[in-house]
Amino acid sequence: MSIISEASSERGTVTQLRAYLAQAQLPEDGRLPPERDLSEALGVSRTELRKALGTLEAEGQIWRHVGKGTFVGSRPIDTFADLSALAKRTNPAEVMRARLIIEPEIARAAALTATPMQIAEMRVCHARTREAATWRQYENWDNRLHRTIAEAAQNIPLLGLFDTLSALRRAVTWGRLRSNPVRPSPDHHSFTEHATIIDAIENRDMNGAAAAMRAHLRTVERNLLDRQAMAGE
Amino acid sequence: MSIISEASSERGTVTQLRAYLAQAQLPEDGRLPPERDLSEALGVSRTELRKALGTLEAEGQIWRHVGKGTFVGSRPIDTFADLSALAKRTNPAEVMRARLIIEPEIARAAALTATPMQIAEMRVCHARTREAATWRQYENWDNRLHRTIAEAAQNIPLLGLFDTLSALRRAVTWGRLRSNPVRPSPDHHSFTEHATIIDAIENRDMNGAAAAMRAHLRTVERNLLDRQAMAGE
DNA sequence: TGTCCAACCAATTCGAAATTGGTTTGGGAC
DNA sequence: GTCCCAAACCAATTTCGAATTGGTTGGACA
Repeated sequence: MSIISEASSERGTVTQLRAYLAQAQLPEDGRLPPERDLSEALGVSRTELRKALGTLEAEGQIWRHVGKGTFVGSRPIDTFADLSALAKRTNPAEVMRARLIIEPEIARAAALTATPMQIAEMRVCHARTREAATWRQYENWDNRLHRTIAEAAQNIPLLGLFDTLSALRRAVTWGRLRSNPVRPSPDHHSFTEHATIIDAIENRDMNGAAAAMRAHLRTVERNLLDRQAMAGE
Repeated sequence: MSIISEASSERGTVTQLRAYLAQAQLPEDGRLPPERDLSEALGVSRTELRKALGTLEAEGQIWRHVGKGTFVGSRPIDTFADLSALAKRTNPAEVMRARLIIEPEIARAAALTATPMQIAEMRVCHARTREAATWRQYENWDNRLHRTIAEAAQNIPLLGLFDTLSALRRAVTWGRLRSNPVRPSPDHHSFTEHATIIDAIENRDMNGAAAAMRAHLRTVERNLLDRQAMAGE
């Protein structure tokens, strides 16, 4: 082999590439030039460059993706921030569990920060659920109540997470199996439970608000599971 | 006025439009034809059609948006499920507060459900943060550790919320003001705090895990605020 | 056998053009 | 003047084709 081919052997290209990475001023996102340009800049063939890049990728120094480019650092994990991707991989029970983890803490925060106006709005929503003539109306005001509580936490990111969870709840093909009665019965469990939550928030009782929300969601969860069990018969 | 101009008065156009809506077969998303087409189809001027549309919009029958079109139904509430919309309206401090509310509960759940493999992965991430040669690498492994904990909660929706929050954290342009040292100091507060969290999870100590995570995020928060204060001088 | 080069493939991004609701302007009709 | 219409213009949004990019294949060549 000639000296030139020696210098352009794979090991040589890898070290050359490392030197380049150490010296080069990469953009903020750590993207490096396309293979076609880089191979020319380093004076090696694309084939050889790709072998070297493969080595560095195996080492975890860089990561690549078709159409995107080659980047330094480790490959970003595929995030579940996308709603539709999320909905495909979960189910109502899991969503319910997530609500049980998140919403009590939201209620706790709301107890500290809710404004009198927001508390009044909660009362209005609560009253509307009592007056609801159909389940659809009931659910509408129920959602609104829960969202008002989330708003009362006075934290935009938290409200965003709540909305994401709500959207997910709707997206999950959740067998619209609503029991027969055309309207919520007057002694529906939610009525007193909602009242307890709002009372706790009004009294600035953080632990009470969290506990009341947890208790409420537990009965909602139980109803959900019961309905599923019935549907399974 | 002639009969024709009578028929094309605003009230007449509104009824004509209602009739159209009742009869027309709209696509799934409830979008109706562009104003230019619709005015021609109904045989009225665009000016008049727009007045009628304005009336229906005021009634809440339809909603419109530039570039999108006109749709039947009520305007979708501005849900904060969209990341970019979220990022514009918040700030690092709020995101930090949201983390303080969410992540301790995630750690609590993880203490119950984490698999030995996941705990091992946490240890690996923790070790990597110690070895990190640059802040970039450190943050990479730090993020990975926190996400592994979120994965350990075994709840897809919850993991989705965590990812949303992470994305938000990156999106919020927070003045990349990283203190001078080129690499994390060996006695960086996070090291012992991370270890405490992982230990609690391994011991299935739910309260301990939540408390440790809360303590950790509090110091992160304090550092963040200090850095901002310094930058403000 | 291995390397290089060129062409091709598919995922992704980019950008110009088209679309669309909202607004302004000028010309008539009354 | 007052009102309406048509046309043009504006800005937000969507659309779609072209360009880019990592990955792959096939032929030339040594």
